[in-house]
Amino acid sequence: MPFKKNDLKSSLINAFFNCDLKELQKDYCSIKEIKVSNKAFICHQGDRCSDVFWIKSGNVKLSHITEAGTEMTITILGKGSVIGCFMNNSASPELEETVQALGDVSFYRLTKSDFKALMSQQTELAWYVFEEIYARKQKVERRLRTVLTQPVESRVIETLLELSEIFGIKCTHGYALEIHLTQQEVADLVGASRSVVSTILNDLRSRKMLDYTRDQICINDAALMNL
Amino acid sequence: MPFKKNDLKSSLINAFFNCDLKELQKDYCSIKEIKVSNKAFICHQGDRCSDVFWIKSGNVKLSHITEAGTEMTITILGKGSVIGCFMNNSASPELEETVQALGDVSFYRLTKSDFKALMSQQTELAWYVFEEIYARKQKVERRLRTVLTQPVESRVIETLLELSEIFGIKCTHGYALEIHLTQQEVADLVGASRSVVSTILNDLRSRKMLDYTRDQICINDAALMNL
DNA sequence: GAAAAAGTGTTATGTAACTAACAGACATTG
DNA sequence: CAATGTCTGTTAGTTACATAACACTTTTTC
Repeated sequence: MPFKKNDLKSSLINAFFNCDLKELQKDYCSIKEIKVSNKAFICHQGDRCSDVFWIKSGNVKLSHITEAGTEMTITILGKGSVIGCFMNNSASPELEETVQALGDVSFYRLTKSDFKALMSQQTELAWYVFEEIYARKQKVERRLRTVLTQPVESRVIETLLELSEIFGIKCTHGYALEIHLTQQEVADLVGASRSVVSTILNDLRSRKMLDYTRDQICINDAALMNL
Repeated sequence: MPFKKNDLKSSLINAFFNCDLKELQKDYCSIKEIKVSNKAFICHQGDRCSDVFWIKSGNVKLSHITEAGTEMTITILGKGSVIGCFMNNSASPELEETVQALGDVSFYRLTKSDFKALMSQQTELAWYVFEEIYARKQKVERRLRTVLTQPVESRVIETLLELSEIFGIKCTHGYALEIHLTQQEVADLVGASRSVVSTILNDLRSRKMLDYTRDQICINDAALMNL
């Protein structure tokens, strides 16, 4: 029976997303719900946009193209995540990353000032948002640490385990990832070259830590957990 | 005449730190001001502590010791920064990093619940805190990007320029850093080995991009800016 | 269903950066 | 002021990983 680990989420944010949008629009007129499907771009790096995007359902990929032209995936975000440019210092709010839908995504879009007003009126919700951003910060810091100290193999394993938290559905030997990923995409997530990731995946497969075909990865989480 | 770039700060946070502590204690009884001097530890990685630390003045260094025993510096924080463990999910709030004073530091310490109450009552302040955390998240992401794409030399330069924003005092050829840093400490900040940093610093010195003695670094920011 | 495109597996080669080591400069202690 | 400890500069050896390249398989396109 398929069961996703993160089906349990703060009931607070569920309550917010379940409340009537029309009611919200009375106080925050810019708010609207937008639905997009797989691979659609929600916003692009470099866009001058001060709106706030708030994921209601589904998952998105945050990525960044470096000057050298290489794409790097920063993270994958899901329900409750807030995306936007909140720096008030610079006059030009320029997005630092591209946001792309992974599967069907529904999100709220509203102006920064409406968002700010909402935050100041719904303080419990504001606290949720604060915790969410803080958790993301911690996650990036953890990632930075592993990039600086762990070899690619460990990072691949860590990445797969993280993916299983989001996309994993229980199967016979562990979790099957409910998302199609090419080796290049895995490499972008890990921050490594495709060829090395390919060899590592093969090696892990031969060691029965995981299995995969061109369209699905199935990981043996128990085996991967103990390195 | 010495002039620090970041003397200008949000007046909001100044107003908060200037208001009478006794008044604050009426509503948030756990809040207290603590003053420590150079190198004092404010908290340690692994501490089970759910209090919030809020820098009132001075700068602190956030660092983390990896399992391998190598210290890595995550970032340097200054006035207005909030430190604590905000994850509500895990029952055990364990700090992921060590916080150490760089020079004299004064900070507020309060319980998480008092902090939360304060945030919900002073929404403008809450927004400031939100922006501050978001900015930190963006900064870590930027750092992750440079670690994955830039060679050590660029990262050294970037780090020095960032340090000049915090500790730089204008001098004849650029900025003198008002902080004592050993090469090892610079290396920890950059995320590289000391020997490589040493050679790079020497090289930059010979190219007149900077100068240093054992107790001070003076950088030619104009020259460094254009790579 | 032939041709083009996309993805995978593997290897050969190059290199940036790490580790380790040591000598010299400077600083701190008894 | 020896003696010990800390910091710097440099080197030699090692290595993990990137790049590039290619053959092969699968998928998409027209």
